[in-house]
Amino acid sequence: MSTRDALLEVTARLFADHGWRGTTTRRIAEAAGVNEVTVFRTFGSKDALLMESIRVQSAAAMPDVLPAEPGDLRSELTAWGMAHHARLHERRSMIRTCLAEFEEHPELGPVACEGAEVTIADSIRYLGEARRRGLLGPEGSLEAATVMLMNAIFLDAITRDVVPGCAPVPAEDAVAGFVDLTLRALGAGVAA
Amino acid sequence: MSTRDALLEVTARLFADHGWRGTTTRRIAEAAGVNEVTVFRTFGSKDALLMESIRVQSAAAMPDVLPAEPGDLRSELTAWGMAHHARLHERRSMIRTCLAEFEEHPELGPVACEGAEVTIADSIRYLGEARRRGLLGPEGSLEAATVMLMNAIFLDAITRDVVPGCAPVPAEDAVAGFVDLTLRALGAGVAA
DNA sequence: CACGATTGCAAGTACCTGCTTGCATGATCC
DNA sequence: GGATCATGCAAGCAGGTACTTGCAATCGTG
Repeated sequence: MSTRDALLEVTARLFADHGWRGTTTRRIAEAAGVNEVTVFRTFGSKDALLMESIRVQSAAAMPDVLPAEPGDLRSELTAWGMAHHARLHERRSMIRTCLAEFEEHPELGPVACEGAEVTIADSIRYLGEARRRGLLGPEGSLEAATVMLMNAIFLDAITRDVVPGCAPVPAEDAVAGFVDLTLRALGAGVAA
Repeated sequence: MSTRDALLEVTARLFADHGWRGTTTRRIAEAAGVNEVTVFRTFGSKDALLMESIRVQSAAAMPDVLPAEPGDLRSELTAWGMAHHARLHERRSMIRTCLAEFEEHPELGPVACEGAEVTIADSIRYLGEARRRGLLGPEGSLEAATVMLMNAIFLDAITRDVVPGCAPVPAEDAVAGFVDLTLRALGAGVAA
């Protein structure tokens, strides 16, 4: 791996754990097994390295997509929710830090969450198709249901280790519960 | 206001905006209109001041409670959701910072979110009473519904200004939508 | 009035911060 | 084999960090 890639990788990890200020160029160099001067020769400044590191990290996360044609809603939504939850849980430190750091570095708002919109759109598309096929009842906002389900999964994934008392249920059960309620709200049982 | 209280107040604000490292004793003293030495004479150390400041700030937030006896579920839940959303939105900077800072200061995990559990319990109590009175259908987990609703409201409240693209709906509509889906999921319409 | 507590002020300590400079070393390429 | 390039190393800069010390001024209370 090139020096550049090594620096980007350790910087992302340090940033997730220690924030912008806590990620010092000395620590980055030491963690990458590289002289501190190399950091500045490669990226020019600490800020440039951090921005690039977060950008690369975010771009590498692939979105979770639902099947093109809805079949068994419960199993498909549950599998999708679990995968989404797992992906968010892996990146929870980075996400939490970005949320806080947004106060002082608003420029990383767009870069950090560009994937969410496409996932929301895909879920709405999926539920819309399901309704068209009669797998869902005619009532209940699909947009609100998508946002509510994704919000619930997102928050559980990034706060699970912080406040265990507030989420005593295992992650799988939590996701399954959210999916069950979403399907009930959209009249999945009634139509089937 | 005493010097001590002034320090606690500005420290909480600075912490919410700049994090633990970014909240320097110089800034605290300057913002409070006090000499820096007074900070150390009053609290001993920066860490002690920050912990006390966050503790006081969290303890001051009163929980939102639902009516003792459920009447009109939709209006009561919506009013409660709006109030809860507004309260979280006010404290969003502090909450986001605490979530990120938990990595380096795990000790503030319990102190920062002690209020959530009682609110969850109150909501479950309310929905249970509603079901007992036949205002809700017999199916659907009340615990999961409570957590899902609160998660959705919580995340919307603390990320609304960060990722406006992900939540283009006004807060009132978002909360109303979440409440509507929750009631649908628990069979409020059916039973009524 | 005197005493004690609170605070301000100036200075200083030891360490960390981002960043720079000058020079040596090794590999790579023509 | 010589030139170029990436990198390491040692040192240093100016400024910030938490925190301390000593001393003077203020103020309420006895």
